[in-house]
Amino acid sequence: MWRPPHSGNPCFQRVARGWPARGRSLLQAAEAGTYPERMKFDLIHTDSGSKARAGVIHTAHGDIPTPIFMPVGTVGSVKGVFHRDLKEDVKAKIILGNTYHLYLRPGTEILEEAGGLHRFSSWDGPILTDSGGFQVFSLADSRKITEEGCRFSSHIDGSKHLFTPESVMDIQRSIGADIMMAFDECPPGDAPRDYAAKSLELTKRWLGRCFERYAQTSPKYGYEQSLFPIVQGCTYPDLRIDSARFVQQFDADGYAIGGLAVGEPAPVMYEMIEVVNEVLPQDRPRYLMGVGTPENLLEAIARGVDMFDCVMPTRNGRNGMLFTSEGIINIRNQKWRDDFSPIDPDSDCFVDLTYSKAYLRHLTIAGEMLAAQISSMHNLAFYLRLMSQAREHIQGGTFSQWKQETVEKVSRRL
RNA sequence: GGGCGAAUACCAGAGUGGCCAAAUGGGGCAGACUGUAAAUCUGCUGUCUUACGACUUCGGUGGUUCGAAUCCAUCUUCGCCCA
Repeated sequence: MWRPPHSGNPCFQRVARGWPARGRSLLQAAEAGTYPERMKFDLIHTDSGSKARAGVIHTAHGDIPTPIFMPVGTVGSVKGVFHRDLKEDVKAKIILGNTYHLYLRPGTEILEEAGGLHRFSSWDGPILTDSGGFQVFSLADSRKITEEGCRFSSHIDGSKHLFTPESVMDIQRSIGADIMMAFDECPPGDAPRDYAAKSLELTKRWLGRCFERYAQTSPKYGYEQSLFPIVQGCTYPDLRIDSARFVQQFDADGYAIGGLAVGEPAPVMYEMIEVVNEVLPQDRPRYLMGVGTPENLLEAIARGVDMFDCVMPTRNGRNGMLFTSEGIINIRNQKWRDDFSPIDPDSDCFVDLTYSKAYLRHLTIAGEMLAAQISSMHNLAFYLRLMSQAREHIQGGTFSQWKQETVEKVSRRL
């Protein structure tokens, strides 16, 4: 007898059980005695030879070992990778969504009707949503920033919209992210000092409004949501320190460092991380937004960063760039044509155990979508493995030595 | 046997006296990508290692012309039509 193949999707259960379309309010949860607990960070070990840390973030949707890499799933999908594979092979613990993109499509109405992004997408692990601050930066052609917020035109249909700190909080409530990000302005890497300072002041005022709205509103789906502020200040150490001091006044569950890897040299980025992490609380996770290469990740971990996200493993993977334990591969290059060895011999990920470089090259050259899937999955698995190895070495007291060797190995071009 | 048409770079295919080393597409080769408007974008693709430049090319040969991928003659090959 035929059975519905999607019985695992909580959305379908909702229909069967007659879930309220808007989900449960926090008040209802409190009445039911299931008032959600606040996200918690356990710092397990700090490396003696560096600032590297190993810990665990406890969320309503599961525990996240740190350091961690978070695959980017902008519109509710990590491009080309099934959730099943993300969990079982990539071993992803938390994924990203994007407020700007999800707001434009499918829109908060649908997300609320579905019972939040977890149910809608059938991902039952933790989710972090970026606030759209980066889009304000990257879609700069079609927006205008004011004190109130940011007016912008949709990249999809040109329609006009307004994002404010308040509306961005509301949208992230509707999405139901475990971790919501403050609405910030992300200035370009080469921003002059006066612009950077002005922008930072605006971001600070916006942060106050974010927390105000955060306090005034409740989660919609019965579990607590955290709000992370974002440190800005471009490449000016004093602005970064000022920003870090400002954000740490808020009793947040974690703190993010934004506005880096936007064109400045890597050593400058590392210096900013060092400066900021001097100020940020030790007992909360630190999230370096949008970074980066495997080398960037290890250097940032050494400077006390716990969380990362980046499109690099997926986007560059789709475009034929593979990160492996032996170095960086452009799989389109002719030299892989008859190389029938595994993509990465050190990996136990399904795609690495199954496909050869030569076959993946063939698929990539042929424009087959399977190539993008294999490459994305491989790269993500590599990133997550790199993080769990870093964690082991932090706990084992061998991090610095291992980091040095590994950076050298994984950064070279094959 | 006769008639007509066509031959251009790896492939397809523009160009029909100088602005042509030769459009465009494909293929090939290489590069870029860091809180995703990206299964995308860029460059190169006759030879001389690079370039100002030089050299050799548009089926073969010979010619016309200051100058030919382009005009003429002839040969070769292919396609179509008539016997």
